[in-house]
Amino acid sequence: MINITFPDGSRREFEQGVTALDAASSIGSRLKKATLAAEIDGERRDAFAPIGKDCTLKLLTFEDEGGRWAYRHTASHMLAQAVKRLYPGTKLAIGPAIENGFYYDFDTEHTFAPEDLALIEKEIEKIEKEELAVSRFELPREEAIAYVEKRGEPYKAELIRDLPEDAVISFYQQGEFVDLCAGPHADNTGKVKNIKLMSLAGAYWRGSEKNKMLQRIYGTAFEKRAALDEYLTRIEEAKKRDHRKLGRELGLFMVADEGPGFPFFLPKGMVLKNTLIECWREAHKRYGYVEISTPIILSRQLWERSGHWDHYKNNMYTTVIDEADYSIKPMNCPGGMLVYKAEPHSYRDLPLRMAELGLVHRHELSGALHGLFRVRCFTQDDAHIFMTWEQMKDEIVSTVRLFDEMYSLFGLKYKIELSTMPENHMGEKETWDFATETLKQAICETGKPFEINEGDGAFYGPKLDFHLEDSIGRTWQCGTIQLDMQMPERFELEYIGADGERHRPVMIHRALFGSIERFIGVITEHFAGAFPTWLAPVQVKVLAMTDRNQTAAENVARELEKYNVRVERDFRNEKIGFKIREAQMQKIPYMLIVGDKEEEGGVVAVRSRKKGDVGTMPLAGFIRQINDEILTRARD
RNA sequence: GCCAACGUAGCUCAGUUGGUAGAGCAGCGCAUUCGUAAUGCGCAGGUCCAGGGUUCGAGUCCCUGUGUUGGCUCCA
Repeated sequence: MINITFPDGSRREFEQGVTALDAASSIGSRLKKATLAAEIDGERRDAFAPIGKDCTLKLLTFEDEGGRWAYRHTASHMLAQAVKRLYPGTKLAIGPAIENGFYYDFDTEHTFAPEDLALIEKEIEKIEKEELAVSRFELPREEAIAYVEKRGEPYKAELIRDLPEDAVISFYQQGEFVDLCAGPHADNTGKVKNIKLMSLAGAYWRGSEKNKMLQRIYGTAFEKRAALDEYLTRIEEAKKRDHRKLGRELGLFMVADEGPGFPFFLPKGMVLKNTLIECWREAHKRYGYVEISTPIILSRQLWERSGHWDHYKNNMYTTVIDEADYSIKPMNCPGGMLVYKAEPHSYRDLPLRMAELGLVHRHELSGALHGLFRVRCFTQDDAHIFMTWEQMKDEIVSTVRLFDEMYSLFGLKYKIELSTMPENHMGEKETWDFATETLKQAICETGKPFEINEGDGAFYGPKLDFHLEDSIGRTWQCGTIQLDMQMPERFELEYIGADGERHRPVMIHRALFGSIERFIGVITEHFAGAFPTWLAPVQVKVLAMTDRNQTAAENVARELEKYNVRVERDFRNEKIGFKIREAQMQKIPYMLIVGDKEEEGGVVAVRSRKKGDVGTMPLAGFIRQINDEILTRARD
């Protein structure tokens, strides 16, 4: 017999090997509604897990993450069960719970159409009403393989064959449906409600493009109806702030069929871009950078020397000039190397921080293109820092500080990821280890949390990636700090040390926004198009009440322009409500309304896009106020 | 690149079982001169993504290409 302690402190004796589920449900109604992963001595386990010794036991409820995981995983099994019923002969691949729901991959002759989803949802509802008990059983390896093969599931057989020798091979069954699965699960399909199928997609078996493309159905499920509705509303809200939609509505940028993946910046988008760059230049000046610009087209020999011709050729656009091969640059570094090499350097020059807003072109797969988030032509806010090994750590620390300062300016949250040596790397493992260790130390010094992404570094060195979070919670890799141990070697960079000898510098390759274009996409969604005043393409719209007030309104506009405020005029013969509506939809921070009353009183009526009508004030007062807001780069 | 869906006026979208196109908004004109999110009337606007095919006849059906969207893969 063993003793199990429950969350309320109560204790009971059970036979050895009792399942967590049985143990918990035996103590009555308090836990009856609970589902279904279990926490045994603080460790998350399957609710069907047999318990062999004294322990504390808590069943994770729907509200707990573990329960939600089990809940959605069971929903994914119900989806598979429904599909098997409706389309017999369908082969099952995998169907996990994921962050916002679950999916299941199928291999079937039938091509799913959007209409099918409603049909499948109905069948899932039936399965829920049938209240099928979920049970678990285990089979030895060979039997398990024979079992799934008999059931016509070759993908499952492949999965079992790849499991480690000593793995426990478990199956979960609900009604006629059986699936290879480690669990945990809800104990009854009747408990899993509010399942909604979201979308169809293709997905390669085991994520490799060499394998067959399967059909994936995405869905989500929530314990409470209200939570599902809230989630669906959130998706709708996110759609409203899609930067592609806002980009068109606000006249920021466009992408034409004539140039897939090559964005056009419109006048207002250009103001935004230039303002951003101005801010960037100012910060880099403070952090001791110089700025350069290198050519867009450079010879094949250069790309061979840098290693890009070997490692990156598939993504490079090439051209021929006077019968010689050239490439349009996909990265700025080789050009930067040439600048460094153009003159000799002393240790006194280091660290040398050389920034470049470089326009790069990369041939991205057509299916990967996405507004400004993924394009084929973008401006990298690049910089190369040449330094000694001793200076490396401090340089990284200061770079992380610069990044933090800039991201905070926009109120953006970010995550840092450390990527280590990949398979196709260049250079010695010892150098890699040293560089990776230095990166780790530097980031620890800044006190920022980070995650490690094994084997995801660039071929020339380990890197720190900064992932910014957008409005829907998607993360986008923007900033990056990459140690480059290869370029200085390949280009034979040197500096003369205090000892009078030649030494090889080490290099950091870094980008803060990553891509100006992507960053603009991210902040467009982040602010839902309502940019802070300092960034807004139009900061003030001057509205004349009637034709009589045009001259006075024009004077107001000119006065604002004297102070470099970005002004737009609306002197049209329209009702004031209509003009306000348009300015409001354009998300212009301030509207100044000039009518007879304002003219008489020598004031302007101020309307803020956020607070609405804020009353009248003298123009000079408004200018002082907005100037302060712009200079401090305030967020509203 | 792969899987799927889609492509009709500047934008958002209708367009029945094939019988050569419509609405709202935007634009332009006229009237109106108005007080904090839509004044009224009128006019104009389309190689129905492109190219083939089926048909007496194609926006509608088929094929190919292209672009977009959602994913996969890849990535700033």
